[in-house]
Amino acid sequence: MTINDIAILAKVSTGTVDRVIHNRGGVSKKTEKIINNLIKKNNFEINSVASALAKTKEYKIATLMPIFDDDDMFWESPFLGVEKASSEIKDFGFKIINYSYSQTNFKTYLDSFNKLIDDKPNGIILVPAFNNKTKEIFEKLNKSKIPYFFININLNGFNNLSFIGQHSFKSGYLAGKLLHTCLGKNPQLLTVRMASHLKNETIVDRIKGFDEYYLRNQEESTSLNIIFKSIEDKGLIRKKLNYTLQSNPQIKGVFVPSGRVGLISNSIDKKNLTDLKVIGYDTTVNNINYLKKNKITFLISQKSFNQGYESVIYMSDFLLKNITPKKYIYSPIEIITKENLEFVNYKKEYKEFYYANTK
Amino acid sequence: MTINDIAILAKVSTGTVDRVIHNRGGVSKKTEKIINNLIKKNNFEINSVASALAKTKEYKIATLMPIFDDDDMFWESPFLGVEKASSEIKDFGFKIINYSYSQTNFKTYLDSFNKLIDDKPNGIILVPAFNNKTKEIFEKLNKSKIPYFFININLNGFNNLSFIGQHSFKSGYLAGKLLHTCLGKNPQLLTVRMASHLKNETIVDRIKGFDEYYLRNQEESTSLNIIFKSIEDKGLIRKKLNYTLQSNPQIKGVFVPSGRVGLISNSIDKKNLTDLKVIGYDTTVNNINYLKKNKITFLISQKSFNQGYESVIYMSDFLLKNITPKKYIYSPIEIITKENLEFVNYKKEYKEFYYANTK
DNA sequence: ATAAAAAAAGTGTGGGCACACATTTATTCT
DNA sequence: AGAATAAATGTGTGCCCACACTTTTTTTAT
Repeated sequence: MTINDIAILAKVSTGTVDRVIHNRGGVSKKTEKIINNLIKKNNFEINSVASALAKTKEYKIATLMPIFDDDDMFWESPFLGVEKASSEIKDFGFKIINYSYSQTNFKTYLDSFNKLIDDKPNGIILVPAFNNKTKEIFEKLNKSKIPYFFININLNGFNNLSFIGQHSFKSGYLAGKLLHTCLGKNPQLLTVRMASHLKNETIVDRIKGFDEYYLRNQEESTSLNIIFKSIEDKGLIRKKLNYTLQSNPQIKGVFVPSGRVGLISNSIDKKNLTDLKVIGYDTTVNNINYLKKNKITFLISQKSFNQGYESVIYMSDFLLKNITPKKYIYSPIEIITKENLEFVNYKKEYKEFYYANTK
Repeated sequence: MTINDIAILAKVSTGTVDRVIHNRGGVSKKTEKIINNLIKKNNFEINSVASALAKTKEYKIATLMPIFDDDDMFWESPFLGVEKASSEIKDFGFKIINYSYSQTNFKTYLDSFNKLIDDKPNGIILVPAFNNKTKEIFEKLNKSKIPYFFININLNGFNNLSFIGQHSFKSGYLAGKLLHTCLGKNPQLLTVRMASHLKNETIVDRIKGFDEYYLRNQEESTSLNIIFKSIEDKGLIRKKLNYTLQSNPQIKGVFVPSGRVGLISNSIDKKNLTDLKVIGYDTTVNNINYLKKNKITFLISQKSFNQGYESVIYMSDFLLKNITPKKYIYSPIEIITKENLEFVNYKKEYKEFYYANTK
């Protein structure tokens, strides 16, 4: 079944069928009905391949994400997801342009954003930052009516088409459940944070979820909190952690609501670590290392590769097929242990990606 | 960069470039080198869309999987994965033909297999069964040199191109770890099986993995085994289970190495279930139900939807782009709890699938 | 009733590649 | 050297659809 087949059946030209299919107008109601009926009856579907080839319009999708470097490779993963999607839809008339910024340097954010806008992309995918200042910047976007997604980090009060990322509250809730399941009744817990996390919405939500679990399910639980001002002074971290654990030997569970869990678990001396269940976030190289060494019990992962990949695919579907995505597209909350680590694709995806492109 | 661009640069016709790209032969070494260099230098890649459109050849991929019905919907999931992949690659010249069989009726297996062969497919994807009798049937396949994948269930000693499924041993090992983590030292365990599982390789491997974990990591552990002859007599199951648990109150962990975990956990009386950690397999409707009711602690899932989906994609890549997949493609070993259940896509995938097709 | 305007329908090219067929160039044989 | 053969290269059509442009038909105005 091709457009031509339908045209013949309807006794019209392919141009008319094309008009009906794409709602271009200029077709009498009578023939439109005839054609639509024939399409249904023969369950004709447009040949997406031929359609893509014939399309003249080019779509630009711009991404803006934090840079990654040796110190923090986290953002490589969504970037690789974007790249994979990019190579898949390239031949369908999409061009993906990537920009980056430093999460600690507002100027880089602003500059990249402005450059991005100059490109006049048809859609934007971004990891937002600098909540307070972001709003005014985004006025431009709202005026230009360019559709945009937030990925990984969500901000409220924006006109973003979708948020693609983890449900932070529920991932914290799960962390609470896991520790509870492992520690039994009346657990004594320690939560470790960085000062910079105090206004980080993602991390605040994780903690809320974690606390909520114990509020709802546990008659009694004792919880200590440590907040480190900076990650620089590793000696101080080690000292304080071990002192706390030694003076509170009843503590059996440690919750680190961020990707810094590797640093924390590695700062705990062996004798204090015995019998301790440690749970944290993200399958970074560092964390995986300590997971393998039994210094971390559970890692919670959010498939950030997929966040990058899916955001591009959803955007292309929106632009090309007019499929509006859900406002919230939640990533899996994966539980990673030493034993299932090798199967969770944290590496595989990279390989597949490179493979697909070198071939 | 198009084929034509390369042809102009190389001062040859597009036909010659085409020959080089597809190794059709009949090109002098000199010009071949020139063209290959130009391809590299300009990193030319074939336009997959135009290529697909121009291809005249049709590829047939046949699948053979167990049927699903109200009693056991497990096999719907990989089937839906196949369907999704099918709709995605349809326009690239692929036709997917699905056959099914009953796992308890050899004749249906044989009949479907023969019908399948008559179709002369270019590739086959199948869930094998009836190990002992399968070998001779497969002589046909080996002679015909049609490439085939095993999915979900693996048999050794065959010429299958790949196996796509879970590493059963390691999933059992993980189950051991999870119970150990929850129960602490010297756990008392109960393993519940069905007689029909005694020669089921998947389940045997899970148990091996489970036992191996305790052999390797645990100084002491006590383990009881129950094997039910049939799942028919629910009363007997209930009676025996509760009797065992009551007379062995030190048992704190129950391992069910199959998808029947819902049946088992539901057969345990409330008073015996308290403080019991129950772990089993597969996110079937039934199991999810009991997971939500806290009757199951952990479910281990194998993303069977993806097994179906990926098998078709891998096969199409093999046929079309000559990309040989790895011999073993392991599915994730996912840990599902009540808390992350809603994010693991066990439902979402269905919706997405239907959505994509009704649109 | 006729011209002008609007609506409806028809036509043709191009998009990049695959592949069969045609043509040119190089090699071998006598 | 010339014919026969083999090797190398060139040519053109079709795949199906999008979209701009053209033509025909219908409607409206005078």
